[in-house]
Amino acid sequence: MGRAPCCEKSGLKKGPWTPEEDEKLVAYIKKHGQGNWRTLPKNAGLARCGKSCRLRWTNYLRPDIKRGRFSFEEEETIIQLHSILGNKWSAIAARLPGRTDNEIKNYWNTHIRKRLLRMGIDPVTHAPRLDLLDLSALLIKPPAAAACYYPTQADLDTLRAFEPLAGYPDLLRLASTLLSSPGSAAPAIADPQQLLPWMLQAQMAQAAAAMAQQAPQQQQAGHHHQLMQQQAAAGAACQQMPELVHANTTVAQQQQLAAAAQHQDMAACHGMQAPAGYVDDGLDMPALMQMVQQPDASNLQQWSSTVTSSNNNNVGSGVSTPSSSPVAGLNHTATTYGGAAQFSLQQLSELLDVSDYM
DNA sequence: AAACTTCTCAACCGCTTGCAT
DNA sequence: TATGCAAGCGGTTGAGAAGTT
Repeated sequence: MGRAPCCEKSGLKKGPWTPEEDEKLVAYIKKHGQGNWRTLPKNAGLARCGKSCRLRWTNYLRPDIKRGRFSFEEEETIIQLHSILGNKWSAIAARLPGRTDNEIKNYWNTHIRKRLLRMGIDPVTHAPRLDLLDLSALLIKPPAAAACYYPTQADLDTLRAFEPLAGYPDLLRLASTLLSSPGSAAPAIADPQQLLPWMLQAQMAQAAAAMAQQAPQQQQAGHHHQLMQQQAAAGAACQQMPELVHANTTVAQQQQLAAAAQHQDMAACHGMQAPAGYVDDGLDMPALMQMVQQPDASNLQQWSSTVTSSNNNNVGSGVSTPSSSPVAGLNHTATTYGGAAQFSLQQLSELLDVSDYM
């Protein structure tokens, strides 16, 4: 059968448009409207394919197109929408009056993407990348900066503390997320033995703080997304590691906790208040800390296997693939909430492939 | 000033989607 | 339901501009 070509291959002009062609196209559309793009070029006296005319009109000649540099607000909006929608440029453009999908896509690829990478943020997942930023910043300084950079003792201590995570990229990512989250200062950890307790404490504290912040007002999309990821991560740790819940907690309470975590997550998706008592009733921080007072290799492995559990979802890690299916991405965000923070090892390895971004 | 590299963005290509028949 | 077509979408390309050596 074969698909019919969008236009005859012969006799049609390609390449940059001339002012005369622009004039003809604008004049025709002003008079007759857009109508049928296939017949438009012939009627307008243009030796172009209809597709080319449509593109020229929608991306350049349309009177409502905003020209000039993107404002800070527009840039913020793009980043936030991209964190939710992925590479759905037309959907993003629909929320930015006067901007075309092509323009936004170009701006993303030439400006925003590069800047996020420089900031150590993965432009696909919008998650911080400790593997690229913090560690490499300590170890691989660019030549220009190398001469004047001397890692402090604190830098080296912190680096040494993270060494046990080297074999657990998922935990490295979690640490990265925790480190780079607002209000989460880099730990003054000199002893690797303190690392796991710190991570758990930071994770739980952030989950609690995020819940407290779930005010009725709308959250900014990006921030919202980040909170959701943190909460999912914490919720997963609670649900998948029952031994981390206080020994006195009954099965019913644990179920309630799991349900509360689910509701909390869904509530976060809709900007609603969380059910009260989720943290206080379910978790006992001293007990949690007691459970991880011996952060040896088996402990790390256990926790690692928790976050790399069989489920393929990955919100908790901040490792999502919105570009593959933004709609699914949104649903996926909601559904993962009730479940767990799961990492796909394959995605992690892709994420850790620095060469993609160099 | 010339050569080279990097950046920008308009335009194209090919695939998907939605609608009419 | 199957098919064909138009429109829409996202990834990619390449020419020209701008910057650097």
